[in-house]
Amino acid sequence: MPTSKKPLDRRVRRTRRLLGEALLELILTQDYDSISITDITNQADLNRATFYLHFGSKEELLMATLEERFDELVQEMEAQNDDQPFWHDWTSDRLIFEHVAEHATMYRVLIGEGGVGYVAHRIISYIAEVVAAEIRAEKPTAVEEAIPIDLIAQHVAGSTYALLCWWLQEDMPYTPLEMAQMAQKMCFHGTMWALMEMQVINEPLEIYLEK
Amino acid sequence: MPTSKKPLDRRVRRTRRLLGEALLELILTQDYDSISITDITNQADLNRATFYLHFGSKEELLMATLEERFDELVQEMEAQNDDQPFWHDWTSDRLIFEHVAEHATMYRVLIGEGGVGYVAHRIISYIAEVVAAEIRAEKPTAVEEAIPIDLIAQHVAGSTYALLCWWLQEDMPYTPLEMAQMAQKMCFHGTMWALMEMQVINEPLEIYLEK
DNA sequence: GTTTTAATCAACAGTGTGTTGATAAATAAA
DNA sequence: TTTATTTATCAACACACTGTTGATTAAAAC
Repeated sequence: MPTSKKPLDRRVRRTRRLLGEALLELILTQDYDSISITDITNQADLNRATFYLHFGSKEELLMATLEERFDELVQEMEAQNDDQPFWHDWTSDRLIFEHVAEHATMYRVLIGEGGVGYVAHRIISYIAEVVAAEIRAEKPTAVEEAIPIDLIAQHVAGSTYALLCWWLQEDMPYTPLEMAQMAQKMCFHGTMWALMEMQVINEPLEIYLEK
Repeated sequence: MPTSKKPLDRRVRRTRRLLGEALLELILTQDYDSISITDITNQADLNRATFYLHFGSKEELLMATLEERFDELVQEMEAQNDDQPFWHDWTSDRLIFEHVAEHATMYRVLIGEGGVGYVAHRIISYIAEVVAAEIRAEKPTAVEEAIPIDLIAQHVAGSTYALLCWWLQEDMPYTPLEMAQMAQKMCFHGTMWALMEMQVINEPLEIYLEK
């Protein structure tokens, strides 16, 4: 959800912009972990104390900066008045992937070793490996998948991870079983389709039974 | 994929176990960010230099420790010989959610402010907010969803995030449009089902058209 | 019982931290 | 334009953590 703010003091805007730019520039040249507040303020040509007037940590600055970029992206997405029904419309997704491709170097750093997204990425990849192995073990071999199994596994793993985080943050409002059922339902009917091509959606579910 | 290792020197096993336990204990009592190597080795009653004989950073230790837990979980999952067809079977998912519930305090820290998973979590939540808004705007209001929209949004956001990471790591082997189409396909047929209840899967897709 | 490997200890120089109070400069409000 | 408010600067501070060193002791493997 795009953040809407009141106009701030011009110096504040300038300083925050400079800090954000400095961080993104540094990210391209050195390990994220190794970047210090001192580095950032040096790069931005600002006093180190100034940093603490605006942000409490590197991560806070990074989040604020990323969210600005995201907001721009969302505006682009909203500008697209797609007359297509939304389930035939991949414009939004395409814009996201294009955006990431545009800033690939930066995003790659974020999920790389020492990056802020590294641990989450590793966890998701771990889940994905398990899922991929499961699919390969249980899938009827004759079926040719429309989407590579590794991608399907990432899809499932990402979904699972996000649901887990949501569940934790919301203080576990459902039982594990309920969550498992909902996760399973949401994922399955997507991945099954991906495995078997679209037409089967018109057939009863039981056709999947014969392996 | 569970990691299988050769038997190590007993001292090595003991040290790594102690370090892992120390980190997990500390995580429950203080901000992850604020935990230093010194803290960890103090808690584990080991010399600080010993840490560096095994791990290069806090994150490395954390990942190794988490993966051990995951491996245990996967073993549990494999032990379940489920005769159910896997698309009616939520045992694996349930085990995951139960595992997280069991260690909720720790996992909550990991995705909280200052935690290693914080930024990824925030990014996913940002995407989820956009998705939720989109669904609410475009969904036929008469339809009563089988799964809360917020959960559906998390599902889609997590999937998108994971696919983005995979795509980056694999050096973008598909075009943005191809990725968007696959992401869209995998997600849509899951979330649509979630919105409309299962029986519609037997109907042609076009019934979704009339809003 | 011998050899190999691991943990300990103290010490090191270096770097980054977060905060301080006073000062100067830029901006907003009148 | 003038006045009042807010922001950035600077230097300095005490402190904690880092990552690595070489020599020593202890434990485990063979």
